[in-house]
Amino acid sequence: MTFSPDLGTDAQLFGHDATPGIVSVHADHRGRAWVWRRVGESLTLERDTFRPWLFAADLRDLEHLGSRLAWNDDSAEFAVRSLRGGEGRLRYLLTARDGQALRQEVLRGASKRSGRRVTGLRDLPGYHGVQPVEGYLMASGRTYFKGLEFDGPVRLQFDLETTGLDPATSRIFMIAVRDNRGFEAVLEARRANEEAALVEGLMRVLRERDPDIIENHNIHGFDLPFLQGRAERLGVTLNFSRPGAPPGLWRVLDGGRDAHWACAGREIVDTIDAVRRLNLPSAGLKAVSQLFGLAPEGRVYLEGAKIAQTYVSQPALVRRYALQDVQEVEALARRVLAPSFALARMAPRPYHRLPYAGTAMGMLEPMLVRAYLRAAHALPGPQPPGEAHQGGAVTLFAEGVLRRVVKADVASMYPSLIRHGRIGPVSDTLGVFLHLMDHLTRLRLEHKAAARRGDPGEHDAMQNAMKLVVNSGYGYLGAGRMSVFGDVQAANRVTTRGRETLRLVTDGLADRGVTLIEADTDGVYFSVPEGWSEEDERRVIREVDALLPDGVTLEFDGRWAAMLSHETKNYALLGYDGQLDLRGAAFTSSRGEAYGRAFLRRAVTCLLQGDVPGVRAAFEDALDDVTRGHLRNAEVASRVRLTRSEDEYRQSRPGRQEAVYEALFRAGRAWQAGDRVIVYQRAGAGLCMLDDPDDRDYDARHYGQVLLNGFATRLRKGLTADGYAQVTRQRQPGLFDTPLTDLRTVWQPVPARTDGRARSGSSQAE
DNA sequence: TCAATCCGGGG
DNA sequence: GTGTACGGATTGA
Repeated sequence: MTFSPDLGTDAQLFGHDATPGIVSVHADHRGRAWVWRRVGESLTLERDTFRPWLFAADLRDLEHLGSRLAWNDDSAEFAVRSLRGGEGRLRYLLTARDGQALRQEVLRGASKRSGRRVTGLRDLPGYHGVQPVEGYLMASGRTYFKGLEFDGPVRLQFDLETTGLDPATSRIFMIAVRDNRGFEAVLEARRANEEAALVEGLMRVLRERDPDIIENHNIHGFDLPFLQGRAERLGVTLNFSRPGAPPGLWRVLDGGRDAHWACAGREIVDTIDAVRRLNLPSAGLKAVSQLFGLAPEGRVYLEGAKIAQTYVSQPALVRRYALQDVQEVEALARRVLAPSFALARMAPRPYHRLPYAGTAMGMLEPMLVRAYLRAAHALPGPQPPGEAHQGGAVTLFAEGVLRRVVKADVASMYPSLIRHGRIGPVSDTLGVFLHLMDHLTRLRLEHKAAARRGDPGEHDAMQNAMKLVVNSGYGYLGAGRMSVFGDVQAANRVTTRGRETLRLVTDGLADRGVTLIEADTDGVYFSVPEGWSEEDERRVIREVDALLPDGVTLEFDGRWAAMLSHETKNYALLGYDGQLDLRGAAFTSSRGEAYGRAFLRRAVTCLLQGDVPGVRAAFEDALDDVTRGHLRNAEVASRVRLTRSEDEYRQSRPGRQEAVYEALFRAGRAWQAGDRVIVYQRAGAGLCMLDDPDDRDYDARHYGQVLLNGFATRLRKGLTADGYAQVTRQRQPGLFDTPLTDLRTVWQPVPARTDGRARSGSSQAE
């Protein structure tokens, strides 16, 4: 097959209908579709119809319909057509004037056949259907946003300021709103009896500004549930929908996941869904904005719990804060939602579902099903229970302190192995999966090149979006019975080749005289001999790359002065610039007390610099500080999240007492489930609430032990047993101790396991 | 070791 | 009243 080099015309990728400007679609089971399109500043609503459809393995559940089920008649009440394909597959396409009626007839038939009440298609193997909007988009071949750039649609951001987090006990006193056409406003309710008018005010702004897209950070998790909770109490009916379609704002339960909110004609998207994909240390708005440099000049920061009281004394400050929130959300959305926006041009799904949909089930599978529907081809049947899925290999070769550390990794390993090994689902007889993998990769490279040249258009978002989908290919194969085309055997062929590739890499590197440290799925850390230059490091990587199969590339990924290898996926790196990077729970656990984390950073830095007396000094200072009571309580305290409410704990208390809740009782503090409290061990009093962070009445013995057993042990692998004992001893040096200046850091090889099993992990290649 | 569960984040 | 599915860390058996 050959492809035209122009971007965006492949029907399997973009759908077979090029209608431009679609900004929102609403559809129902009766085959009615509302399609909002934007051309420049003018918006049109088109009413369309479609035949709701359902793939089926056989027709036995519809026998009771008799002649009401017509063959090949797309105007009949119920119709069926036979699909190309074969035995054991979903070889019939059922369609109906009313998709809901069709489902009910199937359920009626299935209930009669099985003798039990079947209430959902989910309990029934042998069918595949989707929700109305997806059904419309797949059947029509349309997608969102063709010919539109990110600011083509009207994007509006709003943010609530409330007196607390619970709508049962708190209220809304301010709403900041802005849009990308120059509108900005702060709505306020100075008194409680103005809150209903405030909510109405927000809906008036929505009507007047008429946005296509509504954005905020955690809008599904906070703003909309809170707004709904208040509206119910105030007797206000929420309507976010556009005129001409069903009114309202509704909660959508997606499987076991958190609820999301939707309306007709506007896309409600949450920046937090996109941010969570990025695996940043915090997904909070302020933290992420600072990280990305999006925070506006003169940003006001207010602690959540103090916003309402600040509003009383400094309303102007809170107004500024709230406006900066929506400005920040706008900038964040532009950055993190661009890939979803680009994907919406390809996948037959509404934009608002893409930021929280998984890339495999949420994007790849709909594209596959659309292609089969278009080709009138049968879908694969239910998967037989397959073999267990095997993950990538993780091997620790050496532990301790190693110098001159280099990381090499196989570029996009799993996608490369899939494409070059032609590994696709055996059930995908049309070859759509590999076509999508190939074509997405090719287009991605073109967009990447265009982005680098600075061509006009959102090429970077496009290449990012394509990367997401390509990288989900492996996960999709391994998704097993959940996915229509899942093929665990194929996924295992990918990981088997991955392990072989990693083995080629580690053997090739070891043959060239380096010391292997840790290999994980698609990358290797190793240490090079003294005297090697960076060019030598890159040369061995090139040499080993030449040993790999065509299309699989080993790349240089970084170099560091030293590494403390502690356990698989737990290590510390010291950069040539002196920067310390700690990885893995052993070093970064969030519960870790501040004094211990500070000690660990200082001690590990010294250790990696080969400065053992410095390690000792760090330990001595930390132990001294903690045992002599020099630290403030805040430095030894840790944050605990309360999972149970006061009532729940009172009930379970006779069975098992828990220190945190007992401390709350003693302190006479009320709490709710989900609250976070800061606690510490007080001398002679056990676990207590941290009342005064600056006080110094903590249990010094306890925290001395934590320093030794909880933190210092992370240094153990980098020292001899004798050296570790001396660095962490609690007495003065003895007569027979080796002088500290003579102590060296050490490393040792980790013996290969002889039980034939790799130290396995299941991390996925990028 | 593996599966079930929790959690994020919002004022 | 819908054929839908986050990802990582932690905990429990």
